[in-house]
Amino acid sequence: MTRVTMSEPLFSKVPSELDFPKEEREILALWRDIRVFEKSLEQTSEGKPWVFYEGPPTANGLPHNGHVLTRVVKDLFPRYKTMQGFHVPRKAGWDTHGLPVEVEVEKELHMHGKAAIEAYGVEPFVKKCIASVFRYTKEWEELTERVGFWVDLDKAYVTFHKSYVESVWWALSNLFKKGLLYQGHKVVWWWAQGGTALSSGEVGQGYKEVDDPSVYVTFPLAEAAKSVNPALEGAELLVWTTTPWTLPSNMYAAVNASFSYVVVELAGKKLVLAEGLLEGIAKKLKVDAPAPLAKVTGKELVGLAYVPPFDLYANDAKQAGAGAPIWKILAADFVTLDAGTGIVHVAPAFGEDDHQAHRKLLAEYKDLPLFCAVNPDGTFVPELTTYAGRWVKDCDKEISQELKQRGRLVFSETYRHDYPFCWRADSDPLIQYARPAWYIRTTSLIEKAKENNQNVTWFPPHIKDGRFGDFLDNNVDWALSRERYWGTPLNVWINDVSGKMDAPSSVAEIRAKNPEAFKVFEDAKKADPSLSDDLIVHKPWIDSVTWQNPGEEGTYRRVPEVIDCWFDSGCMPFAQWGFPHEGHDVFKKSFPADFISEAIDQTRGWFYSLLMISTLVFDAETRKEHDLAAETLPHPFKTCIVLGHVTDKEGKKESKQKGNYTPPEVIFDEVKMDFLVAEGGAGEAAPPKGTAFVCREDLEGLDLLEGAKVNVFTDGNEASALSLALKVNKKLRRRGIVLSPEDTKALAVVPAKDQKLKVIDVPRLPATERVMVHEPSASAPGADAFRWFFYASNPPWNATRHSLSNVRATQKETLVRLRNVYSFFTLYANIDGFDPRAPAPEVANRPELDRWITSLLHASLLKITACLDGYDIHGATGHITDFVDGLSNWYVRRSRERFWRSTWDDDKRAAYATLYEVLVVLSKVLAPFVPFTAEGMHQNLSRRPFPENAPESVHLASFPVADPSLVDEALVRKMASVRELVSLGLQVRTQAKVKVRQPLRTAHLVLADQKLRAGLEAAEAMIRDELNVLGIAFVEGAEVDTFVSYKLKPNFRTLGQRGLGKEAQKLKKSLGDLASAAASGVLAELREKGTVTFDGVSLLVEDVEVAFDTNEGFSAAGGRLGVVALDTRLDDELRELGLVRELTNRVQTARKEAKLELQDRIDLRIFAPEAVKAALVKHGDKLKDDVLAVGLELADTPAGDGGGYVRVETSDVEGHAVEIAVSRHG
RNA sequence: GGGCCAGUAGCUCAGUUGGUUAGAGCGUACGCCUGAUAAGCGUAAGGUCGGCAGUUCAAAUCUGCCCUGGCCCA
Repeated sequence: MTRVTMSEPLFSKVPSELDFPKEEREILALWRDIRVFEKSLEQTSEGKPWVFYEGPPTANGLPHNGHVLTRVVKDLFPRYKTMQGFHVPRKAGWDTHGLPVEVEVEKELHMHGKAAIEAYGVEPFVKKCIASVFRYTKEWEELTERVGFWVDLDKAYVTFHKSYVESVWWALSNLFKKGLLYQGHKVVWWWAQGGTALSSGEVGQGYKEVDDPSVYVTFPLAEAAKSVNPALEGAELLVWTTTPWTLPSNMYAAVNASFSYVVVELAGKKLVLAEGLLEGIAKKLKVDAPAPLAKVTGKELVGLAYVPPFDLYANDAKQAGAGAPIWKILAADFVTLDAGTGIVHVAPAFGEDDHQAHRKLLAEYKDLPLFCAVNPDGTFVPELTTYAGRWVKDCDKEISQELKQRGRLVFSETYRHDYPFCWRADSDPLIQYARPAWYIRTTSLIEKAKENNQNVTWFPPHIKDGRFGDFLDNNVDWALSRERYWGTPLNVWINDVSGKMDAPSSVAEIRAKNPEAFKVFEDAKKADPSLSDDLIVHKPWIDSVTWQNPGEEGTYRRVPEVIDCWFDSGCMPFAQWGFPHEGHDVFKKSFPADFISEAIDQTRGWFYSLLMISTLVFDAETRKEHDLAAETLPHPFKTCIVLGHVTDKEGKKESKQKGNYTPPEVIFDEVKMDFLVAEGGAGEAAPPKGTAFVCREDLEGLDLLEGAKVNVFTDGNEASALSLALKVNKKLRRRGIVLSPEDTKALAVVPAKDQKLKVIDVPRLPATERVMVHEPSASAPGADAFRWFFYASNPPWNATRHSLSNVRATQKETLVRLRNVYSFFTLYANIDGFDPRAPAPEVANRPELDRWITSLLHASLLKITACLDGYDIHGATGHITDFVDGLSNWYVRRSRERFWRSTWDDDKRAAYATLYEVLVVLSKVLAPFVPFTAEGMHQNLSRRPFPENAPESVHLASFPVADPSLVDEALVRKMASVRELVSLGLQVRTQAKVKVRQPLRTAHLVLADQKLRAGLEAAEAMIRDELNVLGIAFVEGAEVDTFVSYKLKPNFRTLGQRGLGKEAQKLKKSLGDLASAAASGVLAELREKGTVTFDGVSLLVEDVEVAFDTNEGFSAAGGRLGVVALDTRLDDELRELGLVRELTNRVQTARKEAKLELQDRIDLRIFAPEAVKAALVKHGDKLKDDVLAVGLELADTPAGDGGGYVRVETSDVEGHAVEIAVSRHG
C-alpha cells in the first residue's frame, strides 16, 4: 500500500465550525451547476418506472412547516428508488382554482360578495385571480429547492391551463354520458347579502352567541288521523322551531318512528308530542303535566296528513297529487329528545337534514317540488304578500304574531345559542339555503370505490378501514358545482328550448359544432394579445360559447357554474398529461402511482377525489376504449403515507394568528425573527439600556436562555446592530419586544401604532416600527437537520412537535456525531496519507474490530432497506442512529490508538480501509434522507480520490446492497457482550472512585453463560484496555461463590406456554427462597440431566433463569451477562504505570497548548523527583511513543523559562512537582 | 354530539403473539478522558405506562367506561 505524498491533502478538512446552511448552499450550487436531478432522470430512463404523484399545493399562501414535512417525505422515496435504478419522474403541480383564491382577490380589492364582483367585472376579476395564484410562487420554489425536494417545477401541471381543464372536462363528459352527473339542490351556508355560499372553514370562523326566537307552533292533523287512533281526532302536532321564517316553506313534519308519542290536553288544545318531552313542555307552560288521553307510536303517525302553517304552496301540493308525501308526517332518525317536542318541522330548502330527508323521498316521488319562499338575497318571495321583499330574519317576530293570532302558536321564548355570521361582514347572519347544484352519483359506484380502497396500502394502516373507510361507508353524492367565477367551468350546455343537454370534452369538440363558438375570446385576445390562451376555457369568456345543432330547435348555452376544485386535483393522474387529448403513452406508464403522501386533512380531499374519480371514470369500458390495462382495479395510488400535523412545542396546532410557530427560515438560514416594537405595559418599568423584553415563548423559540445577547437592528442594518440581553416579560405578546428608551432612540424606531397586530403581519410593519432579532452565536441547523427531524423524531403520521431546540436536539444525536467521525477520518487520513486507491486487506483478513463494524454495517443495511421498502421511515432512521452510535462510540473509540500509532502497518491499513468503506457506504445510505450531508461526504471521500470513476453526485450512485456474507451475527452479539461488560467495569470504577487513568491489576469476570467465555477471551485485550487493567480473570467453579450468589427465577414465558402459569407463580417464591448453594445445586443438576423436578414441576433448562447477587466486600457490579469485580488494590508497579499515564496526559496538554500539529515530533525534557524518574526509566519508551517524542531528557535542573524549549509546564503530578518542557523536533 | 388518532422518565420516542427489574437518546447531576477538543465517554437519579373497573396464574399490552389533547364530520 502506497501512501500519498502530495503536498495537497487528498481529503479536504471538515470544518470544525458547524455552519450547515453555508455548506448546504454550496451543495445546492453544485447540483444546479451539474444538473444532478436531470441527470438522475436521464441515467434511469431505461429503468422500471416508479410512479410518484405530487399533490398540488395552492401557491396563493406562504408555505409553512407542515409543507416542509410533506415535501421531505415526498422527496425521500423517489430518491431512494432512483438510487435503486427506478425511473422516477417527478412532475410538480399547482392547484390554482377555488374559493380561497377568490377570497384573496376580494380582500385585495377591498370588496366582498358576488354583487361586488359582478359590479367590478368578472373579466378583470378573473385576471386578478390568475395573478394572485402565483403570488407566492417564488417563496414556494425557494423553499422547495432549499429543503432539497427534487421535483420538476419547470414542467409543473397547472390546474387552470387549457389542457388540464380539457382533461377535467373529458372526465365530466365521461360521467355525463354514463348518467352519473345530475342536477338537484344542495343546502349550503348562504351569505344572502353577498349572494354566496361559504366554505365550512369560513363558517367556522364566524360563530357568535345570539338570542333567537324559540317557538312552539301547531300543525292540526287532518280528519283521517282518527282512523289510526280516535283520540287523534281534532288533535294538533306540537312542533318546535328556532327559525320561524322557514315555516312558510314547510313541507313535512318528522317524527322518530321508535319514539312513543302522547295526545294530551294542553294550552286549551289537543296536542301530540313525544312522551319523553311532555313534562318539560308542561313546565314551560307553568302547568302540571296532564295525563295522556292516548298514546301512539311514532310509526303509527307516519304518513298522516296535517294542515301546514301557511298555504302558500297549496296549488303545488294539489298538483303533486294526494299520494305525494307533502304535508305529511315522515320518519327520520335525526329527530331526538334532546330538545323540542319530538316532532320536527321540515323545510328542505333550509336544512341539511331536512334536505336529505327530501332527497330520499325524491327517489320515489320524482316530481316533488321544493318549497322555497325565500329569494337568494334573503328576502321573502312576492307571493308571500305580507312579508314580500323583506329580510327573512326581520320577519321572525311578525310571523310568530300572525301564528298567535291564528291560534297556532302555543308558546314562545328566546333561545341563546351559537350561530354563524359572515366572517367578512359580521353583522350578516348566514342562513342555510338550498341552491341548485350538480351532483356526481358517487353512491352508485361506492362498492367499487371500497374495493379499490382495499387495494391501497395505507400508512398508518388504520386509515384504510378507519377514517377513509368510514368516509366511504357514509358516502353521499358529490356536490360538484360552485356558483363562483374562478374555477373549471362545468362543461354542461343546455338547449334553451328543448332542455336537452350536452357535455363536450374539449375546445375542439365545441368548435366542430360551431367554428365561431370562441369568437368572443378570440376577439378579446386580438384586442389584448397579453391575454393568456388558457383563459379560453374560463369564465366569463366560456359563458358566451354557444352552438346550435342542425335540424334542432334552440341554442345550447352553458350552465353558469364552475366546479369544486377538489375535482380538479383528483383528475391530476391523467389531467397532468392532458389525457386523453394528448399524453396517452405517458399516462399509461404512470398510472397508478406507486406512492403518494399528504397530510391527514386530505382524507376527504385529495385522497378521496383521486380514488373516486378513478373509480368512476376508469370502468372497464373506458379502460378498453382508451387501451388501458384492464386487469388491475383503477385504484390511483398503491401506497399512501398519511402525515400528521406539525404542532408547536406544547402540541398545539401551529397558527399564523397566534404566531406559535418557528418560521422555516429560522431552521434553514439564520436564527432571526422580526419583532414588533411594543410599548411597555402600563406601569411596567422600561428595561435598562442594553436589555430588551420579549415573551417566554419567543425566547424559547430562539432556543435561548434568559440573559442571552442578541443582535437587534432595523431591517437591513445589521452592521449597526445593538447587542442586547433578552429578558422575559410575561405580559408581552408573541413577537413583541420592549426596548429601553435609549436603545429605542439609538435604533431610531417607535412603538408600533397597531399594538395588537397579528404575528403574521409583523413583517409588513413600517421599518421604523419593527426590529430584527438575530441570534449570532449559533448558526441555523439547516435543511438536512430539518429533514432528519421529521424523519427521526417520530413516525410521520403522528403529530410532530416542532421547535428550533427540538430540531437541534435531533440533529445532535446522529448528524453531528456522524460529522465528527467523518471529520476524525479526514484529519488522520490526511496526516497518514491514506489513499483508498491503494489495495487494502480483504475484510476477512482484517482485525476483529474491523470485521465487527463491517458486519454491523451490513446488518444495519439489511434492516434499513427492509424499513424503506416497507415505508417505515422512523424505523430506518432508528437503525441509522444505532449504527452511527456503534461507529462513533465503539469503533472509532476503540480504534483511535490504531490511527494515531506512528508506524504504518497492516493493522493501520485495515483500520483506515474499514472506516473509509463504512463512511462511503454510509454516504449513499444517507443520500435519500440527508442529501446535502451525503453529497458533502461523497464529493470529499469518493470524488476527490476517484474523479474518473465515482459518480458525479452521490445521487447518481446506486443504493448500497447488503452483503449477507459479511454479516457475522455471533460477532455482533459478542461485541455487545464486551460493551456491556466494559460498561459494568466502568460502573465499578465510578463506584469505587478509581479513575480510569490509574491501571488496576485484575478484572474478575463471572459469566452467566460459560459459552460466552471463548469469544470474550479473544476480546480480552480490548476489555483490558477499556478498563485499564493488566489482566482479566474468568471466574469459574467454586470460586464463583466468592464473588456472587445465585438466584433462580422461573421463565414465565416458556412455562406459561406449557399451561404452567399458575405453578410458575409458586415457583417464583420457592426458587427465589433458595440459598445460593442450594440454587447452585439445582442448577448443576439441571445442566447435567437437562431436567429437574422442583415443587412437583418438571423443569427444563430454558424454564429456569439465573440472576446474580454480588457478594458484599467486593467492588463489583452485575447485569444480565454476569458480574465484573475489580481488584482495586494498588502496588508500586501500578502506581508507576499510573504516574506515567499522568505524565503522558500532561505532555499532551503541553503539546496542545504549544499549538503543535498532531503529527509534529517533539523533544521532551522532564525535571522531576527520583520516584518519577524511576518510573520513566522503566516506562519511558511507552511515553515517548505516545507523545511522539524523539528524545527524552531526564534533567537534573529545572529549565525555567526558555532554555530552547517552546513550552515549559510546571505542575503537580500525583503529589510530585514536575517540570515538563517540549519543543518541536527539528 | 359522532368518528378516528394519540397519551409510557423533565423532553422526544421504543416496547414483538399478555410473561414478572418497562428500555433508548436528549436534558439534569456527578465523574472520566484529553491525539475527534466549539469534540468524546461513563455512571446515577428520574416511571402508580392518562384514570377507574374487568378478564387472566400474569396487563403498558386484551375488554369496558371515563379524562386530556389533536384531527375530521355534524
